[in-house]
Amino acid sequence: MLDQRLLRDNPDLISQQLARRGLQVDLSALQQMARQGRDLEEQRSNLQADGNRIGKEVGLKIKAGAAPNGPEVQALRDEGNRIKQQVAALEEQEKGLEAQLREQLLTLPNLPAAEAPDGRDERDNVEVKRWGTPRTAGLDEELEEHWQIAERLGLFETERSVRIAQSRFVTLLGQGARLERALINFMLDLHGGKGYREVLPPILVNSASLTGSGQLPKFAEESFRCAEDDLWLTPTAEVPVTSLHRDEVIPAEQLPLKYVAYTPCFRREAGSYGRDTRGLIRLHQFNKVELYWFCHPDHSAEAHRQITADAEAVLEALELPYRTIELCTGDMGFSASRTYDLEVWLPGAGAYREISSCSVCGDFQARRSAIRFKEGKGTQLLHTLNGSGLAVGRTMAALLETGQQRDGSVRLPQALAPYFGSDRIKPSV
RNA sequence: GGAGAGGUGGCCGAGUGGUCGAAGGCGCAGCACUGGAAAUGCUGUAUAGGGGCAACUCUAUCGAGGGUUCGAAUCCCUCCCUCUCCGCCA
Repeated sequence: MLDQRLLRDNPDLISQQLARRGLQVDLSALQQMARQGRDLEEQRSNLQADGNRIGKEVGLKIKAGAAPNGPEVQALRDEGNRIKQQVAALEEQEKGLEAQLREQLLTLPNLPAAEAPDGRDERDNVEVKRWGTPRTAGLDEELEEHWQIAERLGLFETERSVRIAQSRFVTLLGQGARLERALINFMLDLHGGKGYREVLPPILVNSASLTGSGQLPKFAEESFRCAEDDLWLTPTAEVPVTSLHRDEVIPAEQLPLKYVAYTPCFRREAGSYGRDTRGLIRLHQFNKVELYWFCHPDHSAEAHRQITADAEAVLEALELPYRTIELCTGDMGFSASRTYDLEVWLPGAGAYREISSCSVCGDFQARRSAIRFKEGKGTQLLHTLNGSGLAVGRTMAALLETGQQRDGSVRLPQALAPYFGSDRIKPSV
């Protein structure tokens, strides 16, 4: 959420920055509301001060011997009642206005960082790094896509998953299930060794949590909801981890707080009919290991580089070629002020595919979630960052396509062998 | 799910209608004392919003929301949460 003071004092700055995201908004009405809200608050609190004074006077008079029902006290009572009515009326206006303003503000995305490259859509994203040598098909070979490999090796069931749930769900089996588990453990251990505290949060989250991290109110159609309970299936661990510290004040010396969370993630994928219908790329339920930082505003830029590097380290440890791109202002997510995407090379598909998104959100989520830190006297909002480290299903896809062998087996990176129990997936006999 | 108890500041804990944002203690910070420390003493020590260059000041907040009252931490209602016992359950 954006700062109300900024809205009151400098709405043009907000409009300018939102324009960089391709958003044309006229904030004059909102500014008006914010100012009116402040005026109402001033009137109301002055009246309340009057009321408080009268209340005290009554007490003093009675203590001094005035008759509790005498005319002197009665006059004060009448005055008190009159003020009470006025306050109630003002309060109602104020609340209505505030709710309306907040509702509007919650729909506005974060302002892009000054450093974020301007652009309209993904075509304007900027590649900042390439790592590894992408595998391409030799003259006499054909590279399979991961779902072909997985099907051949019996790693998952898609048809039967429809029976269990519906399309876009997958059931991992045998070595497939084992590989998924190995990857989760591998990633958790890798990050845990770098100072990330492991957290296994609830994956049903309430709407306050979704609002706090930015998924609500705008993206309600992207999440699954348990209608009877004000609970939703979390679309990313970013949601519960943000709310881990919602409404808290954290001592500055404890920052940064770094968490690594494994959770299943659930997304409706509305509007993506027909895309990535096969395999592990786009599912309603997938596993993800998420990195999350709560940090001091002065250090968030450096933290962003670090969290990205920590995500990249997973791909490097798994010997998966990738590139890092910086998203342009038009392609960034709602809560982000700056984002690096990691795209892994999928040899079978012959393309780079997003496997991690590392964003710094500035104080955007912190303001929505009221997460502050205390340094010296006052408190201020801290900064939050999140990054996938990594999407597990897509990692498996990349490993299958990258490690595929002519004999039909899949060779796995050495780093994974202790977790998987072998450095190779062989066709089951 | 049933029965009971309870939710007060960073923590413990007092406060059952009046000047209470809230005694006392602990903790923490500063100062004094000390060669240094401990002990001791003094002072300070919540959050949010508004106004003010500032000192400062106004309002709100004692789980949340509503009500009674001139006035509510204190009385009433609803909800949430925690604890104990019973039931159920992985």
